[in-house]
Amino acid sequence: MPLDASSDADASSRLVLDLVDQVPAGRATTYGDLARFASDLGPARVTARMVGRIMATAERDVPWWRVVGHDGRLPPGLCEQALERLSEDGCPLRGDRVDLRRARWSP
DNA sequence: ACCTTGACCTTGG
DNA sequence: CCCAAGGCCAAGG
Repeated sequence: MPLDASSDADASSRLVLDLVDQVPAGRATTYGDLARFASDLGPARVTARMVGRIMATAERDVPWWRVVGHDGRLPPGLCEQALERLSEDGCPLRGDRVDLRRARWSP
């Protein structure tokens, strides 16, 4: 059967969401890190922007608040929610951002 | 098919 | 750390 690019994109999306599921409470990872890992492990190249879009349009529930910007910044519009969840997790914070030097986690 | 948008990143100042 | 510029790439208009 012919090569189907959409199934690759689909597989990559599932992979990204699976990786997010693996982030432990109290830790956090970045869009860029997930993109690199998903690119290495999966069938297609994944960029940081795609990781964000995949979670924004995700059907199933994932701990999205444990994925932050490269400098620990939280997603605009959801920072209140994220901050609350992160506090419950006991994630190290510095002001309104995650302290990645202590919290950074990779698969 | 072109243009704009977006839960982004790196580099340079 | 902040800002600006350039790069990235799928989706929607």
